Amino acid sequence: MDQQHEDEVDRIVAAWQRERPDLDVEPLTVFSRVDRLARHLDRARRTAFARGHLETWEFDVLSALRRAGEPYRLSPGALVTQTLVTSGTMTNRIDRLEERGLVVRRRSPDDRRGVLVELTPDGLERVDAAMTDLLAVEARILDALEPGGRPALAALLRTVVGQFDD
Amino acid sequence: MDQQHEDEVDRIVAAWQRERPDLDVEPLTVFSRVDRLARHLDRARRTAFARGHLETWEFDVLSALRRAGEPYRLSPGALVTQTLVTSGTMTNRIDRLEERGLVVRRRSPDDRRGVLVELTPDGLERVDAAMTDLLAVEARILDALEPGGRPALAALLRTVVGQFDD
DNA sequence: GTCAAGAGTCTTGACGTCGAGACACATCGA
DNA sequence: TCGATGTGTCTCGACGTCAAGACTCTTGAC
Repeated sequence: MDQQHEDEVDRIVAAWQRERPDLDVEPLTVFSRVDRLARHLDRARRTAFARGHLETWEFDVLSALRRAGEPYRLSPGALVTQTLVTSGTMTNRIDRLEERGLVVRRRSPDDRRGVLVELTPDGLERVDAAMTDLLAVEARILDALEPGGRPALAALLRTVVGQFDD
Repeated sequence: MDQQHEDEVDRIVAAWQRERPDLDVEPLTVFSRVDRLARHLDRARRTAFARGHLETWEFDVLSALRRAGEPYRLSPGALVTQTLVTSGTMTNRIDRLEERGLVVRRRSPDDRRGVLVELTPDGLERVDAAMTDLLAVEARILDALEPGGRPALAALLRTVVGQFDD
């Protein structure tokens, strides 16, 4: 592992090491970076989506519908579990997406309590364009890795994330 | 890289692959996991801190003060840059931390516009306990990695995060 | 059939964050 | 000394999320 340049996390970890020499602070070298990376990604996404006039939360919902495949329909409950927000939040999101004409609510044919949320043609077009832009941005970020770095990183992350699947 | 078990991200990526065969969706294998990991970490932290009756945002601020070293004093502006929130948010946070007796505001001696936020003994005790708990939780999560996995993961993340330091 | 328990969706109020701008003071050049 | 510009902190209104609970309909046992 080359030493390139001291980054912000290195400084934070060094500070903790100095202040709490009784602790093993190595986990911070991983998790602080995960945190910061997630934050930066948020920003990158926001700017990527802004070109197509989409908000991050809109993409969250639309992309779940998009990757479900034709006819691009899911229940609010399914959207809740896929996007990891609460039901109240999802109701609010669907309301706003419906106002903007990106989805429509349909009554479920076989459960009268149920509702199905469906992508409109405009919603489909927007989410496809956003995904194209997003992948372009993300690919450029990963270009900093050496060959083999991408799958290695994915595999390591997968192992760690797997710890939470209980 | 062993194939262990298909995880949620694998399913998401496979779905995109099927729906958009024109795109290279490999970046998702990294960034989707970063996202999910960050979310899970949030939860893990919240429960770890709950034992010491601290909120995540409180720890954010208190830990910046703690690792600054004695006398555990920073300006609101410094706290803003370290915690990556806006100034309005920081004012609000300091207000609440002051009410709870975990920090105090002092006038800066050499800049009459300025303020210095200082950890109280109670704040110091709480943040130290929280850090101890947090590292225990994080270390256990990383135990899933093989030897050498931790530094490898940290190095890869560092390269990627470095892309944003502009 | 009927009733209890469960499932799916939506409503409500509280809360934390953001972004823009206000205000006080500092700094620097003329 | 004076004004212009920069810096540090705080105020305010809008917004999105959450948690808890209300409501409607379904399911299964009796």
